[in-house]
Amino acid sequence: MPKVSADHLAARRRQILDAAGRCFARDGFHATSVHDIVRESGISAGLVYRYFTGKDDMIVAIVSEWHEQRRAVMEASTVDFDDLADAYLGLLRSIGDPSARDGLRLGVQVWAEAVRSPRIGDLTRAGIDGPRGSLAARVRSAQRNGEAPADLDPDALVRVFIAIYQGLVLQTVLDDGLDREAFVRTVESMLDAVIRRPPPSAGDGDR
Amino acid sequence: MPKVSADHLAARRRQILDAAGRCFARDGFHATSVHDIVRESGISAGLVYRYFTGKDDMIVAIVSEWHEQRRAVMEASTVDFDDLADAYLGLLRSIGDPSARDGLRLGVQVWAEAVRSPRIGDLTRAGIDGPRGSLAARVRSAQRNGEAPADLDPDALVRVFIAIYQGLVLQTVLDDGLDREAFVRTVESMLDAVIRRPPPSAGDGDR
Amino acid sequence: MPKVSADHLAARRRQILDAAGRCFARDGFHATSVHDIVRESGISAGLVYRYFTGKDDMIVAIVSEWHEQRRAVMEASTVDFDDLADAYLGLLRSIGDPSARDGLRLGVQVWAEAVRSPRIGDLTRAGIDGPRGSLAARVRSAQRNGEAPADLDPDALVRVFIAIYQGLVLQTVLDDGLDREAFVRTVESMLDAVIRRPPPSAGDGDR
Amino acid sequence: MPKVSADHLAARRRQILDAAGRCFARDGFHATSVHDIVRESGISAGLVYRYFTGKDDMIVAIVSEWHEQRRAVMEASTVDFDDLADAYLGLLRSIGDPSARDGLRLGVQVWAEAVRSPRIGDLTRAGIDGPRGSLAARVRSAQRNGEAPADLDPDALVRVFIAIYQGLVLQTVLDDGLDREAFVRTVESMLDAVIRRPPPSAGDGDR
DNA sequence: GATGAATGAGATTTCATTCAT
DNA sequence: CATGAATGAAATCTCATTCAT
Repeated sequence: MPKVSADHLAARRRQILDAAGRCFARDGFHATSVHDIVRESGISAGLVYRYFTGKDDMIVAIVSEWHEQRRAVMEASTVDFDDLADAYLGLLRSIGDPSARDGLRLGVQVWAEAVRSPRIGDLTRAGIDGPRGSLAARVRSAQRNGEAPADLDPDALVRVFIAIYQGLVLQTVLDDGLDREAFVRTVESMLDAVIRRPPPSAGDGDR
Repeated sequence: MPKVSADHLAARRRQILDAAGRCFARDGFHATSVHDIVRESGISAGLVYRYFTGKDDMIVAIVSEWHEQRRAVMEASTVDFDDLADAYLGLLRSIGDPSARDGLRLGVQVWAEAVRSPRIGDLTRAGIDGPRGSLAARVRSAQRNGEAPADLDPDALVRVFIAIYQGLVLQTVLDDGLDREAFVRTVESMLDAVIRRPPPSAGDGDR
Repeated sequence: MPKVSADHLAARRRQILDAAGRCFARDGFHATSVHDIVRESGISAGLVYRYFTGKDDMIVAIVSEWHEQRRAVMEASTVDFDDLADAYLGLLRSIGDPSARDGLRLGVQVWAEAVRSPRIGDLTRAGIDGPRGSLAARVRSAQRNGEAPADLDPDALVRVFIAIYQGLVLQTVLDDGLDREAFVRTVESMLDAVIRRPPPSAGDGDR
Repeated sequence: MPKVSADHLAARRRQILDAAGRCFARDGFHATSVHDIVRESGISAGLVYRYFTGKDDMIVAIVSEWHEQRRAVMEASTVDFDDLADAYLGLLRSIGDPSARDGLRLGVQVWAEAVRSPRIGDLTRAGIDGPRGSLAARVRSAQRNGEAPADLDPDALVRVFIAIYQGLVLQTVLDDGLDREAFVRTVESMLDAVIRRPPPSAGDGDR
């Protein structure tokens, strides 16, 4: 009785999503045909529609999963490193990982789709707001502990560093000539200057 | 001899490109049909093909023009303001201009297309490299003049500020809740800390 | 030796045919998918094909059964009532029975399919010819007994009353506003006038 | 400037509708594919969708037109003949016209679709109610003039004769062996008996 | 020059049916 | 026996592009 195992079903779904992810990363959502995904996955056209109600459903699944992965990476980073700045720099460095390539390309497509589709826009806002909120909370906590200057606007600060992350993703994907390490070192010096900066006054140190 | 004045031809072309720009900004390149552009422009389908060889040609024209406009804005900024940092901050602030909305949305679509199409990728790299190079040159010149710390990597620094620009465009377009002024102020404080920062100690005393 | 009782097999077949009948009555033969029947019956797709060679086979079975049921009702009517006209009027009245609804709707679909499919056409002609023939025989017998005017064409007469039956089925199914009782009374008065009509003039009979 | 003439557009639409009518008459609405209509009409697939929003739209157009044609025939009949009964008998006889074949077959498909589709059901009820109402009005007027017995229910009477019409259409289309002339003569004798029946008075004997 | 009717390849999705489990 | 996952052909509809007028 081939009510096949849940594992099998999950594996099939994965097979389709992986193929879709590759196709979408390569060509974007609207220049990829369902047939492209069928070909890439090695699965028949009909079967795809037992796992997804349609192409839009696949896009939603891919986008959700993409944000979930980013969130997981973020979380892992901030657990591994106890210093938030180090965690962030690690995150930037991980962008260079060749295995991340497809994920980056997909991310750019996700942003483009988020701009035009309310549905994907909502998913994307939700996917960014979560990490953004928890980062801001950590900045606020660092401010309370005196580890960060009290005059910084935590929300804006986090947004700026997210922007740097987004821009780096974009430049990585667009431009092979990018010297990522120099980029990260520059960001590091900015972090040092802004967050770990010495108390503003002169001669404070000797007291 | 042309049967119609060059002005007329240019105006027609403009009419089509404006319509295409609006459509592409709204829906991206591949979810916009030529018929959408025909409808938006009020020009007949056949005529569109006398001004462009096809949809790809329109995309190329729109992308080229988009980069040209960015370059022009950049140039204008750095002429208006004699201080580079002020010019940059002005550029960031101009992102909030409601009249820029379509341009921002289009930019996100351009990036997404640049990732998948070699042709658009080349255009985009060229479009970014120009401004990037001239900015880096100006940073180097500032370093020579002692207006900026000599230990900064000019190329990386420019890339970081371009990344911030790109990220702000993205966040502006995705998220209505963004407090752009706080964002820019935070960037300003970073610029102050990194570029306009006081020479590292010694010599402070003279104030 | 069968692994499963004949009863079981028959019950399964019934289960499928009942579901198919409901689906076909609701949506016609070609707007009903096999999957619809699978869903409605609660039986798996694979199993359906062990009872029927395909969708066409189900259609044939449903149509045969439908004609068989009509024939049975006809037969029952003419047994219950010893007067043929009363039997017919009872038949017309039974059309209003709410439990007959699906059967009527199915009938209309059968007629439509009979028109386009030679196979179903043959089945339908056979299904109608039987009752038609036996009704005509009874009319002829009534004529011989002097219970019906001799100048009537028995075949045509029967066809007319079948037509009235068919038209009433159609109108019942199409039009909720139909006053069926008035319809049947009118038919009754026609029957009286045509079949039970008084000998054309007094004293004619004895010549 | 090929904003082609209105005549041309109308002719194209006709070309498609004629092809669709033939296909639908032959195979019903749901066993006819759009491609069948494309092939039958000799028009390209894309063009069909400039004249109709989709297959459903073609079905609606065909059904509307079918009812309109019936109505026109009805009207013509009752103008040509000043006696309503003669007009009706002429209508029945016209069913045998070989050129009417497709129309009859289409009618059966229309009835089947009217049963399952609310949209077509509404169209069909509207298409029948018009002629039905005007026939009933004429019967009532005949009753006032003493040309028809006052004890008949005009609405029910009309419904019965519509049923006869419908049944004859069905039998004509299903059964080549039908002796239509005998059928019509029988209906005629019924009309005579019911409508033109002699006043039930005494004094018949003198004939 | 300008139009928009016309094309047919290709997109998405559904269907009847089979077969491994 | 029974299941429902799997198939791939076919259905409906859209698209970029051409060309007669």
